[in-house]
Parts: sequence; structure tokens; C-alpha cells
Amino acid sequence: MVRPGGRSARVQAAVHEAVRDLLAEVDRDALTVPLVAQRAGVTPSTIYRRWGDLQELLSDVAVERLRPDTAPDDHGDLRTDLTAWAEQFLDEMSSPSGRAYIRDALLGDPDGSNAGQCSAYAAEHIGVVLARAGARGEDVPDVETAMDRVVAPMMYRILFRPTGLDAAYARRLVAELLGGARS
Amino acid sequence: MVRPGGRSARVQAAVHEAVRDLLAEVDRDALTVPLVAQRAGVTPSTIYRRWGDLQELLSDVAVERLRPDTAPDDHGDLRTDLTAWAEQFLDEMSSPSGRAYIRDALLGDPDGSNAGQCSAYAAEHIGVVLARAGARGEDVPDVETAMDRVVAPMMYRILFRPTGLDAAYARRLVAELLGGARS
DNA sequence: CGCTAAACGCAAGGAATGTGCTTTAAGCTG
DNA sequence: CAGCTTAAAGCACATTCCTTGCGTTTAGCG
Repeated sequence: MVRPGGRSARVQAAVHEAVRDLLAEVDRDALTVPLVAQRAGVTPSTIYRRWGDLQELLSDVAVERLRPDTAPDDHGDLRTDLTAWAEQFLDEMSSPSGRAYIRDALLGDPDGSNAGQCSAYAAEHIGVVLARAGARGEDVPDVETAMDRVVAPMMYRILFRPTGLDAAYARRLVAELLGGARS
Repeated sequence: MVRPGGRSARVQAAVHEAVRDLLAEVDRDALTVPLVAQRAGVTPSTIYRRWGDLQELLSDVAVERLRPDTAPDDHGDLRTDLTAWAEQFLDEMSSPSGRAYIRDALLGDPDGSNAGQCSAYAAEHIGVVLARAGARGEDVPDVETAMDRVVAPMMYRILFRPTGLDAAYARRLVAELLGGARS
């Protein structure tokens, strides 16, 4: 049985907060389960039982951290909306902490559900932007194409070639998507 | 000073071989440094000193494993060459062991050099294919575009959405690149 | 209000990690 | 080819972490 409230919830919140705090304070490989447990006021065995592993815990925290909190801005037209979103996305994700969170999310993720969640966040935002544009009568590509042409290249470079990434690259990807696809 | 030969080289080879063998035999999280050391006939401290970490060792082995051993086949025209390469790439990388190696390569890689090496392998192969096509007089896109349009989407889906990947997807990406870019 | 079982705390055993010190041998020099 | 220098491996030990069994707390429910 899952227990979503009460002590279990308090423990989960305390542990997540401890991880977030410690990630900002100590070095990455200095982060250990006992350290997190002490900060959270919890026994190490509790963390091992609930998460099984430091990597799975980090993956859990990372996904929560990567969840977007606000809907993408509405600037009135698709190109501007998508460009702004892509620039912000690249900026956040290519930062050192962003890259660390992405790696954590990918890492302790045996079945790939956490990574899939990250992708779903991006797809959701893009879906909102495209739907708004469609409602305005604009000619829009589908979400899958946008993921392949904009999100995937940015993410690939963040992970595999983390140099020379800037807002201009994001703008170019959006321009190639919108220019080449339809309009 | 680096010592490329002699005992150091033997130890490195033995350790790499031990890792490869054990990855095929035991469960992933059952793989420990002492286990590798015993199989390789080496002291655990040697591994800790040389690699520092099990993840860095795995990353090291993974990059070596992901290095392509043969040049891409020459079928006589760009579309066929690139399609064949993409199909093979996706097939290898999306397999469970391929995904595991990719994750290992990304994992124990503080400065991103190992991940960059993996990307360089793909870029090199694509470069060869494109150069051959160019020498034949075909109209070819540049390597960066091919990476963005073909490699990045495949890799993104392998990592973040590992379902429903097949050769048809690889063919479609190549077709969209060649159809949309020039001819 | 009492029951049940999931989740946490505690403690101990075993395994892994990391480090000084010694020993081996690779590569250079005369 | 002999001797020297020093990087790298072996060894032993201390520390820390991981794991599990058992008792206790408490969330969720009748």
C-alpha cells in the first residue's frame, strides 16, 4: 500500500529538500546517502529502503526539479513563442546545474520512466504553444516534428557536445523548423 | 609521465576485458570494483587509483566499445549510404546493451570528453559518407545539419523515449534530411 | 476506537572505498 | 647494457558505506 500522507510524506519532503540543499553546498561526489539522511533528520536505512540507491534518489529529485512551473508565454505568434521557449529551455538546460540534473534524471532510471517524464514536460509545453498557434489559424507542424527538429538537437548537444551553445542556435533550429516545414 | 606500454598496458587490458566479460555475466548492480579486480588478477586499489571510480571505468570501457571498427559501406549513392548507416546505428544503439553503454559513457564523465568522443565517432562516419557523395558530385548537406536532423533525434529517443523505435524511423529521418535540405 | 500493515528507527555484520607505505619495473641516460 | 629515476602496482589497514533483521510507530480504514 502506498501512503501518500503523514509521516511518509514528511520524510520524502525532508529528504528531497536535503538533497537540493546539499547539491548547492557540497561537491557532487561528496554527496552520500548518510549525509543526506543526517541533513534530513532521517536514518540512512530509510533512504535505502525507499529509493534503494543514491542515484535513484537523485533521479527522483532531478525530475521534480526539471518540472516546469509555468506555462510558456504567449507572444501572439508561433515563431516568437517557440523561439522564446527554445531559448529559455536551452539556457536552463545547458547550465552546469541543468546538465547535472539531466544526467541524474537519466542515470538512476532503470525503466526509463523518469527520462520519459522529462521528455513529456517538453512535449507538453510545445503542444501548448502549437495548439495556441493552431487556434489562431496559423499553419503549425506537429509536436513530434518539433521534438525531432528543436528539442532533440539541443538535448543531444547538451549531453554530447556541451560547447558553443547559445541562444542563436536555438533560434536557428526554430527558424529551420518553421521555415522548412510549412510557412 | 604516462607509461603506454609494459605492465601498465597489461593491467589496463586485463581490467577492460574483465569488465566486458563481467557485464555479460553478472547483473549490472552486482558489478563492483573488487569483483573486477579479482577477475583481472589485480588489486582493487589499482583500479581506484587509475580510474578513481567504477563509473569512470565503465565510461572508459563503454567508449572503447562504442568505437566503430569499420568504415560505413559504400552503396553508390548518398541516400542509400546514409539510410543504411542510420538503420545500423539505431539498431545497435537502441538495443539494451547499446543503451547501457551509452548511459555508462555519459555517466562517469565529469568533463564530457567521453560523450564528446561518442559524438565524434558518429560525426566521423557521417563525414565519410557525405564526402564520398560530394566526390561523386552529389549535392550534400553539411555534417552539422545531418547530426541535428538524423543522429540527434535518434539519440534523443533512445535516451528519453525508448519505445517504438524501428528502422522506419531512421529511414524517415534520412528522407526528411535529404528531401528537405537540397534534393 | 481498534486493527492491520506499511514505513521508519535502531543496531550489527559484511562489503566496499580510500590511503600510507613498500615493491616492482618501464623508460631514460651514459 | 648497466644503473638510475620514478610512475605505477601491490599490500595492509582504517574508514565509511551498504544491507538486513527486528522492534516500534503510525497512516489508513472499518
